[in-house]
Amino acid sequence: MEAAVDAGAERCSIARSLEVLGQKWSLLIVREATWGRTRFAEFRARLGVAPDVLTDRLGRLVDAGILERRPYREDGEREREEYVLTDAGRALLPVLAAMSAWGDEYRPSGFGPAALYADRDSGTPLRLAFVDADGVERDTAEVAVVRGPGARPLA
Amino acid sequence: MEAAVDAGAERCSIARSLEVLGQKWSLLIVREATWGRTRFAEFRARLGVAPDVLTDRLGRLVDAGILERRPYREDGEREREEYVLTDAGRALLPVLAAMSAWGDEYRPSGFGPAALYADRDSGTPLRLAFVDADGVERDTAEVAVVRGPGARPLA
DNA sequence: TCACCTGAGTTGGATTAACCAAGTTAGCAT
DNA sequence: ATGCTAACTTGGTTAATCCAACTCAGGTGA
Repeated sequence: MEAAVDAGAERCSIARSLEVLGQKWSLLIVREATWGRTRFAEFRARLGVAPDVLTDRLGRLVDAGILERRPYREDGEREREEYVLTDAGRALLPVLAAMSAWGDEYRPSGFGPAALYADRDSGTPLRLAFVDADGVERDTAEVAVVRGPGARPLA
Repeated sequence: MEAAVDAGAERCSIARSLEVLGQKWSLLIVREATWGRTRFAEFRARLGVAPDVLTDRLGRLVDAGILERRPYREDGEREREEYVLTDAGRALLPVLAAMSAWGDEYRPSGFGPAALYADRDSGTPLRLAFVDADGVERDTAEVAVVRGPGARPLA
């Protein structure tokens, strides 16, 4: 799986996102990172991912600017590095929220949502929605996909 | 890549979504479907995906209720089947929009966005955002991830 | 000084998935 | 009956993932 796809990545921003996020484990690592996990062993234990694959994915996420290495030291231990989300990584929250909402709706578990999104300060529950330029919500069913400036000229 | 992951799929809705969307090509096939492509040969030509893999992915997307098979007939041809988005498939639009927005922001091409989202009737441009219960937009930077009812009890 | 501990990785070999070119199939047309 | 088309299969190669075992760096305690 070279990166994740060629598929018009030059022009398609979804394909470009998938180049870095589309490989197995990548998005789950980001999900774990949003839960505050930072260390190799934590990712490994939580996800059950093979260590060589984890090494590769963490490296790619760092290269893509989604995670960054930060030195840490537990007392009595030598200095090691952990992985923390960058701004670009935190900007993936809508991707995770969208996946989460879809999974809850169309592939429900018996448990209810494991993660919810809320205002950092007030705790008010938040959800993802399409909004217009004024920030007013629109129903997803009313949304159409249209060609943007970067679309390939019609043949 | 068995499905896409075990990684707590039972409780994590992101993992459950990735079971069906996390394999190579799956999300790109859905993207093509939102652009109105429906046929095996179209997906194949657009994406450059191997035919055996495409067969597998289309089958899984149908099984997951994201696409459905619909018979069609070109005149002078025999009846064949094409693949169209279901409601569950159209409900993936936020996932695509989120990926798209992130890719445009953090992995820009020289071309600008290939796809935009707009009100179906008025053509007003729309974007994805977090909103509160009243449909009022909140800045993504203010959003926190919190444990929901389906979260695993703390150890 | 030196054996020992910890956590982040490597390494080698087996399994599974993706790739590719070539072939198959069903039904309509000539 | 022969050819055509578009949706697939098949067989063999290449690449990615998995897994268990091992390395490595540096700090500890004896």
